[in-house]
Amino acid sequence: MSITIKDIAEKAGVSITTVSKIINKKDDDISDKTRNKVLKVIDEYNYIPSALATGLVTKKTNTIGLLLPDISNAFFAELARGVEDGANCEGYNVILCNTDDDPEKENQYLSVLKSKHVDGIVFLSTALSNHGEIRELNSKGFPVIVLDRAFDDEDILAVFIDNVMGGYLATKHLTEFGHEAIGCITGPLKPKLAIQRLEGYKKALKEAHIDFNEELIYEGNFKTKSGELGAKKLLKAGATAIFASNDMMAYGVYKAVHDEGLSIPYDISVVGFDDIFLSEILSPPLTSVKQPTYEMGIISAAMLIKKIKNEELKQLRVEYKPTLSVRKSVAFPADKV
Amino acid sequence: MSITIKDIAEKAGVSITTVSKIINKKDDDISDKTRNKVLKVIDEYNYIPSALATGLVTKKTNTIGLLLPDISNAFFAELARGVEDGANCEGYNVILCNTDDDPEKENQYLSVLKSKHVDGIVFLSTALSNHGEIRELNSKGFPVIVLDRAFDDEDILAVFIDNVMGGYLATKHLTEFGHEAIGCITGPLKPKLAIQRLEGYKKALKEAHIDFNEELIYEGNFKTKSGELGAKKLLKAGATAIFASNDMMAYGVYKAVHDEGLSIPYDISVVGFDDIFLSEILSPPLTSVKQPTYEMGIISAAMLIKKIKNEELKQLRVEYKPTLSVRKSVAFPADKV
DNA sequence: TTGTACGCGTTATCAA
DNA sequence: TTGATAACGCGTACAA
Repeated sequence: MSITIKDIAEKAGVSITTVSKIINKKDDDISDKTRNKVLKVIDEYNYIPSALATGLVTKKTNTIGLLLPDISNAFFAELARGVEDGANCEGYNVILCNTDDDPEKENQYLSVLKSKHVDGIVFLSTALSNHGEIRELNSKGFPVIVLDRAFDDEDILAVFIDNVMGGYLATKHLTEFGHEAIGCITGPLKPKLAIQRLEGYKKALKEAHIDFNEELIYEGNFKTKSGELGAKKLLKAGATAIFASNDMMAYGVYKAVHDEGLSIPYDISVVGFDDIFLSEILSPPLTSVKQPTYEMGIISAAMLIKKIKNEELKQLRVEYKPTLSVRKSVAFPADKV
Repeated sequence: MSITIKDIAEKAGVSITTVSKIINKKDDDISDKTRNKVLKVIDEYNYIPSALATGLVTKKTNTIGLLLPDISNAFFAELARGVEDGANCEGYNVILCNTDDDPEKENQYLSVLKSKHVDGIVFLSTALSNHGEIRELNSKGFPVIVLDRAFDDEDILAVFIDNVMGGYLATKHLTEFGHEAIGCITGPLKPKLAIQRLEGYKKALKEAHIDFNEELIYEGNFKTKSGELGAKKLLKAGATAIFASNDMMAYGVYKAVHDEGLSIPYDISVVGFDDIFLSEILSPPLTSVKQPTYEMGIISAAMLIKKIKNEELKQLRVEYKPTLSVRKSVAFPADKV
């Protein structure tokens, strides 16, 4: 059916070797005449080498796997875009896998990715479990990079941000405005990520000589609904400001505050985390901790590919520093105006 | 390095053929004893067949390509999630390709997808060009499905919504509230999609015996900024309500209205299109035309795979009907209260 | 400068 | 009930 290297060789009246060399630019020793002849035939018949056959012999597929919880989450989508761009620019393709943070799905995907001989894997998950597989792959020398979280293992490639600093920046912004009753809606407190953001929160409080108050903490799950629930509780607890550990939950805070007939930022100040592009569109625009999301995607693909190609890596783990995108969701507390 | 079918055969003391048959469940003629023996060895050595080698002989890769403009766009991400879920549940993987609507990138991706022998392609684009490649693939019998738009070609698989109806629903909702000066911010009026939504708008006006007024039309580009610009113009033109052809532009309308110190819905009513999750969180929550985005993704993967497997397709083109998510952004016009 | 021949890891045909 | 063996399409020593 489809045209093969053999066909091209025949049509051009040369050997398979010659065609192969020309395709792979290993044609120093081929005469211009032959090369042109072959190139012309290739073009004429619109010949594209089979990556399957090539992969079988070279052990390279120029394909990487991308495991993430859910591409319909704006934050992961942004990361994914970075990964794909980074991969594409090095000539790699990306197989997308939505795991829903389910260890079983992760293992299934890992298995098919192995069978398809991907050259490497970018792994994102918010859950704790299943690090075993990743560790095992890595220890076998299989290229793996963990994105958006730091494994304890120092020998596993990783790209992540300083979450403590993020929580600190958000909370400090609030204390600087004079807030003292600052609520915090955290993510699930098992994985480190949420714990670290909470740590940053505590650090900022301490610096401002504000006592930590358990009543002002609400453990959410990074989803909008839990932000809404958290806000209701924290409002009752007397919070004048809320730090939500991600923007999705901050949206929930907006909803709850509006439902209560209150106003942001005059009745209550809000800071988010992630700085999704939508946050700018809200009214008032949400002040949020910004991660260089897209860039982190790009860099992780680039690092992974370096590892694949056995090129030297300056560092195995790169930590980004978050910044604060200051907008209009924070004001002085009502009682101080 | 990695373990092959040959190794398994040796360890189990049987032939390669036997192992292959067992793996592929074509083992009616294999004794239970041998089967168990082989299965045990496979398990013990954690053997996973190489999809490359298999693909080379079966001509099937169980992989499909997904071409879309930009995964970081929430709407495409939702579609992509559907496509991946639909594919995964049939045992297929998805190669993600961000084209930015650039015909050149589209062609590059198409080319590598061919070389990697994907079994089929899901194609999304908002631009006009480059249908040629898709048509050619389709005419060659290669499985292709177009998502989120209808090609004129009736023989190309397609999944899309009734955009005329969407525009109609949005506008009718506004006329029913008594609005007469209804502005419309359209998308780029070259591709059909935006034209059809505008058609729906016109249809609803006609039904309500309202004359079409060119002054109340603004051609946007589906981005927030153009919604803002459009709103400013339409406000000046005396509109009491605005239909924005997508939610991103509706967000721009919100911004412009707030900047003018006006209120939604009391001073001006707004209806959007797409019903992105964020629209519910805005204040007031945005009334918007809803497409079954995720479902469309699933169904398109399912259809594509049916085509790949040469199974019968009930219909080549499936058109979904949009619905209206009624929320709080529409009220009676101020002069009628 | 070019060609022969083998191997990559499978499936499938046919024979035993 | 099982096993040899020829493909599949390509890269690459090695030979010419």
